[in-house]
Amino acid sequence: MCPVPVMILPDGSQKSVPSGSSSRDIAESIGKRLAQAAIAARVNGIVVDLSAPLPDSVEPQTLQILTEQGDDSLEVLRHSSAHIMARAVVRLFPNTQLAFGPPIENGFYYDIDSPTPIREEDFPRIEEEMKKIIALAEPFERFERTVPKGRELVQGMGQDYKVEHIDGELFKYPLLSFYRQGEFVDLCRGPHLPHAGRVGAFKILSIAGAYWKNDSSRKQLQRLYATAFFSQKELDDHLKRMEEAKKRDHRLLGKQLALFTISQQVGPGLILWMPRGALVRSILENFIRDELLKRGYSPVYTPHIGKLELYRTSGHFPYYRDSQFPPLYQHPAAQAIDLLQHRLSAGELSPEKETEMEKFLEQASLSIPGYAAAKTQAEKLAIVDAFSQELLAKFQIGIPGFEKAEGRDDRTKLLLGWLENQEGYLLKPMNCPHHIQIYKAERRSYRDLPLRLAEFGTVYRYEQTGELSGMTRVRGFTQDDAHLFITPEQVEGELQKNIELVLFVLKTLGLNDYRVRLGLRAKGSDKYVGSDDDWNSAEESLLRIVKALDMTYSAEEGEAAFYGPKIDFVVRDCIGREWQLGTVQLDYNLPKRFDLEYIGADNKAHRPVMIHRAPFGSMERFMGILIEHFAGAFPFWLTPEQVRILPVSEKFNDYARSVESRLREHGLRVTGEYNSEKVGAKIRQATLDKVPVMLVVGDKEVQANAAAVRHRIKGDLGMIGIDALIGQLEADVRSRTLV
RNA sequence: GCUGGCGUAGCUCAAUGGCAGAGCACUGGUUUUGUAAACCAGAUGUUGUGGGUUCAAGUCCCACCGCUAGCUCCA
Repeated sequence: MCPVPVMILPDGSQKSVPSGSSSRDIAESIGKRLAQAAIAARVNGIVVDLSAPLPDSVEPQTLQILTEQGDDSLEVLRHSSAHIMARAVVRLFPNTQLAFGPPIENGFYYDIDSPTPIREEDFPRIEEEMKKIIALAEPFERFERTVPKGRELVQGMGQDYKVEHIDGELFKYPLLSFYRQGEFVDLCRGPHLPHAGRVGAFKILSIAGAYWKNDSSRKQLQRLYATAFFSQKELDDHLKRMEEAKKRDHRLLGKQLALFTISQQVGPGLILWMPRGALVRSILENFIRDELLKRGYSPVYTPHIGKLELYRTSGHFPYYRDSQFPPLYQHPAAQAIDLLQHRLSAGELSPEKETEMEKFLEQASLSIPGYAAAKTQAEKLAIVDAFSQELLAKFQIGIPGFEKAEGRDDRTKLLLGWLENQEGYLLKPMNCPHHIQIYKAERRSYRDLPLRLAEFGTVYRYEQTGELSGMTRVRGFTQDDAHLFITPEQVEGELQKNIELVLFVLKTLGLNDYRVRLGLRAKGSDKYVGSDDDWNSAEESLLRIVKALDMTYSAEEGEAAFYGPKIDFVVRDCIGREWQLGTVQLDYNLPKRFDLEYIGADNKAHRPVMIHRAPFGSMERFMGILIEHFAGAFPFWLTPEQVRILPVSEKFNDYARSVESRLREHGLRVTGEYNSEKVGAKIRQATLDKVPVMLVVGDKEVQANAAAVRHRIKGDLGMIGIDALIGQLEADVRSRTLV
């Protein structure tokens, strides 16, 4: 007997169909309406084309017909829409090369390399072309080819990126699949819609650059972003939601509510906290400071700069030097010599690194005569070598032994020796080296550990211009930082306590929409320091903890810091971008680099382990996310202005002022509105300023020594005596209520 | 850093290559007000910066600065 597909449907019923039948056949046998509504099918858990033949098997298999409801269908729709968009682009822009065109969270994109670049003005005519394609409702037809035949096909179509993709990746598979839609054929895994007519509504949203294979040394393509839905209404709703979300943008609200500003004069990526924003920050800082004291932390203070030598030891300089502000040297020639020495010590460079170096020299406004024109690496090194000697002579810098040095390598070492003796400082990119010096200031015993040093430490990093974004990506920021110096046995316990602290912070602020990322090392990569044993036990510890705390997490390889695995708490901003807030990291690297030790119970020296952690991450980024989370309307305990008093007329100003000072005496943040506007206007202004509690006072209130309370959201709450009101408000602050 | 878009009053935005404007905010006055906008008047500009084309530039061209979406990066 021939095996025939036996399918179990979601309702538990079974269907046997002739070999070679498709999901569509089953849908049709169930009902005409289902067959019409069908988008794709899920066979044995995998989404496939409706027309795909069902696998032969005597064993029962599962089948679900997918209709317009559900994310899987939406993904199929968007994938097909990407094909339709590419087809339209190829029609309008001849000789266009196609790269990848996948569905993404809220839509899809297609990476395109067109001889005539696509511009925003072109969107309408691309959309028109797409509409024509959709109106024809041609089917998506799947066919398969062997690798050589498939390669021949895409090569014949002049699709070089597809050829490269086959050669680099797809050759591992026995067959390549293609989809044909009218004249358009694309290499593609599928699955797809039955036909283009199923696309109900779509919109091209934006265009941006994106590197081929996500590699910044490869060609930059144009990425065309769009979205699609089964109905116009869903698309309209989606676009409206996007518009609404943009109103929460912290850059907008920060300006409107006078929380922070960025001045071109001060510099990009440098946040100026205005009084209202600074007030919120100070409340957050007090909140976390109190928690840290309860949890056995020791506050410390350290300076904003440190000697270069410190950061040479920690490895941050010169490793991260192009994402740091330039070093500050006393000697006028030292910065140039520093760059030359840096180049010399790098030796032979790969072409990418060489390009990077040229850009770096350019950025530093140091043009070395002949460098750019030199052809070979050896020539370049010789030019730098000669130039550094010339520079030393011109500045009359005498380095003992330099004249007699045998060759370039010796001179490079002597230059470094000279630099190391120069007075040079770095704006600190991290707080840990400073905290480590505090650890080292005393002889440590195992009895002292864990030593938990905490500081709101401001650090400076020279982020790329294209990365800067409001408060979320900046060049100067303050971490609610702490470094824990612990014994290896204490690792797990301290990690757990720190994760609990982060969870407590997030919960207190009502930030429930985050994901937990467990950053592990990438297998087989050499960019990590420390022994395999350390890594294994560290990764296992972190895994045990997230499981013990019953957290939903995603373990991601390659997301570890170079010195240890970490747990990050990641949230989204109003336009869907992810940002890392809190982080807990294990570090075996710095204790070694700085040769840290403690005396154990055995009276022998042991190496401590460090935990680097910041529950907020950076005050700037946290504030930005918090503004968006609350849409600028901070909860009562956190808001910069808790209460505004609104006298009905100027006749009641004196009483209003007396209420104001009584509330202020109780530590409430209160102001009064004493202009001659009508009370309606005062209420409107206070509401727009997102003041949670308004107190309207007039004749009745004066008589009763009371105030009429109006809540920003709940509206008029009626009259209440001043004493009772103060009691209630104080209770709200104590409980950190979120409403 | 790369690709695209943008830059006009404190804010939001107008202005065919032809006199730089409106609303809000601000200042002064009138009004003395009861739960989301009282009225009148006034002041407000190196149109991001620098150069160029033109009889004439906010507008066109070039460079730079900054903002912005995405990509790359993120100790």
